[in-house]
Amino acid sequence: MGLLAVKGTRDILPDEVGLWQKVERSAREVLSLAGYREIRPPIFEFTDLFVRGIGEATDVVDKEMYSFRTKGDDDITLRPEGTAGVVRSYIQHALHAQGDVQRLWYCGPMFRYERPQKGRQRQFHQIGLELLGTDDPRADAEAIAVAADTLKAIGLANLSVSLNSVGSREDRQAFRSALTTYLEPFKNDLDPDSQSRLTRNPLRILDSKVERTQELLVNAPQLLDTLCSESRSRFDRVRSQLEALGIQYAIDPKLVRGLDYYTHTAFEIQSDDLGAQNAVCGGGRYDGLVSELGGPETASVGWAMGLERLILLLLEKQEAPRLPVDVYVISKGEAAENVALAIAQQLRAGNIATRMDFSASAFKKQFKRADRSGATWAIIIGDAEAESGSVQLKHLDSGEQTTVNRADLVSAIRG
RNA sequence: GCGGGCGUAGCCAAGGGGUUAAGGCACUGGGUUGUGGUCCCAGCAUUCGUGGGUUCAAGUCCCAUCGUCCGCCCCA
Repeated sequence: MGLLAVKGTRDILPDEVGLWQKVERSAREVLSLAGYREIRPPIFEFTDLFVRGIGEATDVVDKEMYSFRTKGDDDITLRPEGTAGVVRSYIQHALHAQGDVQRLWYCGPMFRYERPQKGRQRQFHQIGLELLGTDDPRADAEAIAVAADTLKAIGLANLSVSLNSVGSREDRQAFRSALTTYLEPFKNDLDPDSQSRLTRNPLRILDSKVERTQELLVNAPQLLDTLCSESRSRFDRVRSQLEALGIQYAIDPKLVRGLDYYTHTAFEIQSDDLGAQNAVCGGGRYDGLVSELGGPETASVGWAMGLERLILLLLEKQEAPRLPVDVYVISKGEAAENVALAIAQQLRAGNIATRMDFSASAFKKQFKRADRSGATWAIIIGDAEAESGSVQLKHLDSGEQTTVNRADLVSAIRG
């Protein structure tokens, strides 16, 4: 095999594209019902945006970005996530001047140089939501509720919401040193990854999957316990809002996001049916990001969901829809073949989906293809019809067949 | 970046050293007149991801390489 799609990318073929459209349509409906408007930032940005936004010590920036230098000597990166670009756009166009709060959503491909596996590709697609300009705990709850509504509209159930608070920057600083102090004596018992994180990014040790490391963490200080009273009550208010909305969630004190910009609320929505990549949606609050990137202080919350993972779940449920073709045009003989396309166009102009058979093979063969096409009607044009100006209209389910004048075709099919 | 599994037609596959590479789906043609969904017949891999090696003999064994899948890491 010579030419193949690049590793970690794949084609979404016509048989599958209906599912994608359904997912996108459902999401768009839910989001606009909640007052969110679509924004379409570019697919690549200056590398610096992601380095400053996501954080230098994160894996995404450290080893997963598609970065390159252009002919004009600009350092460019294919976006590995959506929030940084939306925030850059928000600042550049002073969207904060258009009202106190901006409700935005986006959809499109993201790029990360990772080893592909189930639910993980190098080019993947996300739908994301950003609610900028408020630190009201109800905003956090709204974001989570809209995520849940979106997943529900798509037709997914059996998902679980995990919730945590990573506190303010100060809280995290305090927790970070408490955790480091606690773990320091056990340093040699930690797995190698966790050892190197001890100085670089100790919070990440919490969600290590190494058993021994998890044992050591049993008596470690808890992030939630070190929150200042203000962060604590903020978290409680988010929780009571969710409870008022009847949204089930589980507190996961070890849930830490891999992107540095998160503060306070962090959440994830998971499925048990996805193997190792079980998060279908993840997000949280990022109060410091806008100012970090040069904009005004802007408290914000947002999330993103991975479309490939949603599609995987829908495929398991075998919900692939198929678009019906209403009419299949069969013709044989030179004169008949010459009028067939004109009749197809006439039907399309009358808003009737129409396909035609170009094969000029035996009627029997053309009927077979008509049957397999899933069409409900067949139109048959032979020498006799070409001469008379009428056609045969056959209902493929009932087998009933009538002679119809060309001029009356559209109304005959409409019934 | 690390670990493991797997590559036989468009798809699902059998074959595990002995020479015409099963079978099924799909596709194409036919079963004499212009009618489908069933049925019957025929066709459809000079070759087993690729390159080397071992052997009288390799789809079958060995090495390399590429691809793919799953896991680690990380994330959606």
